[in-house]
Amino acid sequence: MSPRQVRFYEARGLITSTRGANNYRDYGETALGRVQQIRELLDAGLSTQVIRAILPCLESPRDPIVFDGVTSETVAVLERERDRLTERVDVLARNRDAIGDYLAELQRRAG
Amino acid sequence: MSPRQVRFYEARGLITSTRGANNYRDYGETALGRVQQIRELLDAGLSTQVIRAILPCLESPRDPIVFDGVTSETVAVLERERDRLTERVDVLARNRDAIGDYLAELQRRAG
DNA sequence: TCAAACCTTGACGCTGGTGTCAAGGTCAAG
DNA sequence: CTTGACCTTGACACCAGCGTCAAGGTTTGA
Repeated sequence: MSPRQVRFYEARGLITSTRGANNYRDYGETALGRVQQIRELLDAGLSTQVIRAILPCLESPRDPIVFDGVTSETVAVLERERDRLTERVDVLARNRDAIGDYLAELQRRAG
Repeated sequence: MSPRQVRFYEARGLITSTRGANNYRDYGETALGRVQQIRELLDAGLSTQVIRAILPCLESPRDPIVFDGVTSETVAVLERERDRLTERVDVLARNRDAIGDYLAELQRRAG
């Protein structure tokens, strides 16, 4: 985890930090897991915009759930992203299965 | 489907074309579906490199299966990509479910 | 025949996510 | 106090996937 990445995520609003008198960044205890989760989602092909949108859903203890500023538009965005994720999952699973079938066919013929 | 995209895919070796005396490109009948499949995979977050690697598995009639030039390394690459796809599917499905849970919780509290 | 509408290649630019390097501030160890 | 190892911001460069625009060739239609 290069500092470059972390500062980039911070600039995109995915993580936050406090500053001491140093002007040094101080990342909270939860930041490490956050960054790992962000990396996972980026590797899975999501953009920082989408990750930013869905991050509130991914808090470890969802109690207390963020309730303020949840407009009907927020809900609509989340539903849209959830559906997009479902589409992605379907496409990827389907193509993964195609690879599996192909490999099985190869193995059958190589008998 | 802008010509720019299609030529880009061609440059990446995802599709092929023949040339007439014109020097105009001539895409076969199967090219349209190919491009749509490529778009689907790109939208799902795969790179052209990966798509190129797994394309042979995605031919509509997998009979006759491409058998020449299938080395053990080819098989290894495909198995690796299949596993990577499985990881992606898991990550995306898990996070999609988290969004679903969040939305359900919101709805429960909004009663 | 001549203009409009296609095609060709090539160059340039943009956005996203990162690496790297420069010029400075800060801190801990010797 | 000085040196080296950290931090800061900012600039520059890179690759991927794509839009766009320029300069030229080809085809079509009036």
